[in-house]
Amino acid sequence: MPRVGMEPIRRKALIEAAIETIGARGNLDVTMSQIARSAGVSPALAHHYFGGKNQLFLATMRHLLSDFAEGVREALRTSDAPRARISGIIRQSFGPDQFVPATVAAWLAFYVLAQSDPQARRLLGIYGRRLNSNLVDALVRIAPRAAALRIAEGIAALIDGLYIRRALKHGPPDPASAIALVENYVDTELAALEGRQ
Amino acid sequence: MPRVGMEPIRRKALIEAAIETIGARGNLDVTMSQIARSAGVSPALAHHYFGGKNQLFLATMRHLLSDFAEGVREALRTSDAPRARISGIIRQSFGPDQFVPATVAAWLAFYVLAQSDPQARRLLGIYGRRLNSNLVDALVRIAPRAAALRIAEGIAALIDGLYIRRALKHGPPDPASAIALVENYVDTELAALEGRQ
Amino acid sequence: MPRVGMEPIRRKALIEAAIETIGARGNLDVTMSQIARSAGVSPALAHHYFGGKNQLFLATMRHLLSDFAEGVREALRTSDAPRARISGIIRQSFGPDQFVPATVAAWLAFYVLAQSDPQARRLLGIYGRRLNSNLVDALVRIAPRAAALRIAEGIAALIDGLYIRRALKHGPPDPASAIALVENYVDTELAALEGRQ
Amino acid sequence: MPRVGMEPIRRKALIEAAIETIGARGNLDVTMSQIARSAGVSPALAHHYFGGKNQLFLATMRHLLSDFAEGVREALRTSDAPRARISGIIRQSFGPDQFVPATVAAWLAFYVLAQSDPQARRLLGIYGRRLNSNLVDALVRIAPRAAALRIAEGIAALIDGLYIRRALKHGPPDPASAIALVENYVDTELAALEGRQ
DNA sequence: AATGAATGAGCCTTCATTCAT
DNA sequence: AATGAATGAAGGCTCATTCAT
Repeated sequence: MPRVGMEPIRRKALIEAAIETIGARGNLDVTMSQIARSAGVSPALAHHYFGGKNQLFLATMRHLLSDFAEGVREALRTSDAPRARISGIIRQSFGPDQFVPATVAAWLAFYVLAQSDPQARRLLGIYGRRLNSNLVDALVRIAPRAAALRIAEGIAALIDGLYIRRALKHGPPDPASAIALVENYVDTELAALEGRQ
Repeated sequence: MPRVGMEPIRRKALIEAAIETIGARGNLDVTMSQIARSAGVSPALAHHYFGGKNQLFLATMRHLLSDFAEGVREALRTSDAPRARISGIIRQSFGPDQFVPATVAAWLAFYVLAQSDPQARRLLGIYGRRLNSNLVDALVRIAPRAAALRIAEGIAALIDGLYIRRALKHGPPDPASAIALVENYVDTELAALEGRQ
Repeated sequence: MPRVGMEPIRRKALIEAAIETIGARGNLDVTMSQIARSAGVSPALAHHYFGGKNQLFLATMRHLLSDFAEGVREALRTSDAPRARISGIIRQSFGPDQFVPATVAAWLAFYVLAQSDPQARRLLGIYGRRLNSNLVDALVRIAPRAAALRIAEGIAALIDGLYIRRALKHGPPDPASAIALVENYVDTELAALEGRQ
Repeated sequence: MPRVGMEPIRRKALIEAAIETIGARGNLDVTMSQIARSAGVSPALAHHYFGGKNQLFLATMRHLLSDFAEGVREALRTSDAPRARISGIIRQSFGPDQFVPATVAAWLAFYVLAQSDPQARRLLGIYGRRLNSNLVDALVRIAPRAAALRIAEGIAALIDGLYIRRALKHGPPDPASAIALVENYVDTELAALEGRQ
């Protein structure tokens, strides 16, 4: 017996099913049927609500992205100190919400999708630039601009690299050690700058 | 015009065509027909020589891997000094052979494949462990064991992270800046260790 | 024009189309497309409902087998007299339902399939054993056990042999002469036993 | 180093390989490559000598058929007594040469081929008619024509039926019991005729 | 709101066959 | 005499997508 107002419920369920299914398989070679089954609905319904497979993927990416962005925003709200803000971003990147295996695998899959799908690339680009500007904004307050740009890129590359390794179940399985490695990177780089001054 | 002794020629051509095709598309969603056409042969021939799509992929990975390993081996041969050996590995990781866009994209695609294909994972695992032990072997000669392990992981993560970003055409398009960033990481980490002593 | 409740209708149509197509060709070298076309649906639908070619074949065998078994059961219900029961089985073996050219050819094709497909063999084994036990059960009531076993085997071999010849359009095209030949065999064998007593 | 006069050697080897391969698989779904490999030559050579797969099959049938005919001819040569000649034919049908599993399976496969291939059917027709006339010729000397025809058909059907069962590995695995069953059939039928006279 | 029914398009794979050597 | 090289054709199967209910 269909009830009104089911749309948001179904959409959310399908997006979560998509993450789960993609995560379990490790790539985007999942079928609409699998996702729909995992969400407990018919494939036709997934279609009805999203208009197509690609659009479901895009919506799923948007979900992941806005989830992450929301987390970062919250982390930044807690402190205005540059170094603390950087830590907030790092902590958020490896937070429980983001570092769930299925989510990590889905992220990696979307990284790949971005290579062939312009919309996915745009989405990822926005996220990348926002993350970068958050990092740079904080870093320029405690380091010369050139160094800030470099360190920001290093942080982002480290996060991505550790993510990949996590997705492949290599490296430390715990977020703590990932966070420590990046934090150490930041500390060492900043300390080196001060030493030179 | 069938001539004898074509097998090695065809195998090589098909592997190169696979890299090219995967690189152009950015993922493994390429058809045997596309690869075969790019190699100038019929799809049936690709099957004949490799036995199937997956085996062609695996052979292509092996090619990439052994190419890289050969480069590293050569780089290590030039010097016995620990720091120089590390630089050799980094330089090789971003060398002209490895940092070609198509090759980078193929690597990323294989990273993803490794999540669902046990053989691919095994292959990648061997490479990862070998790379790690090369790095650690050099680092332990100039740093405490714990630090050596951490820095080795940092280097590997940075390389992977910069690779991803390259594959997505983000970040520095030139190998030089990628190398500089990793080299700087090593220098800073090592310097910090000395300062602490 | 999709209407609900089509599944049983389609399954039946496809099974009948399979018999028809196999019968027309005389072997199992028929394509799913041919069968599907003959059933008036797309090949994809045949896969959807049966999961694959082999499973469609198996379902078709099961259909043939259960059809036959049902006929035998009915034939046995009409009489409890041993000799009459044997006649019932023979009559059923060459009855209008079973002796249709296409059906006969399909049977022969499945006999062959049974040599390479374990499931088909199992299916045929069940049928063979049931037929044999029905014959033996009746025969032991009017003949010594050893003779009963022999005659049962003779009947079965005659039925199969006449079937083959029918499939090849040799021998009598009419069921009547086939039935007469087998009946005569039974009569003569039983008479011989009595004469010897 | 190719030698002259290889043709008959290769042809024989390929035909035997064909019987072996078909027998092992239980049907005609064998590839030229499999047959050629089993004969120790290249697929191209099989082609060269026979002109095609179908023609190789036909040649194999002819081989089987003439082998059998030769055996029958020899069996008939030993005696002129009608009953003995019938026994000779039966014995030959289940003789060591003919009752080898692979050969039996190949026969069955060719029975099926005869349904779709006119040439195969013609070949089988000739054999069938010759066998029948041999049987009838002997039987008319000891039984009324109508009975002779009937018994001849019964013998042929029994042979075919027991063959099929042998091919499916049902029934007695030993030729002796098959022969006994058919012999018994002949004896009983003939005795019945005498009794009636 | 939701789904069963249905299909077109496409891909991997197999194989008989041909050809130059 | 013999074979490696190569392909065209075809079949099984999957899947996103559409449609009527």
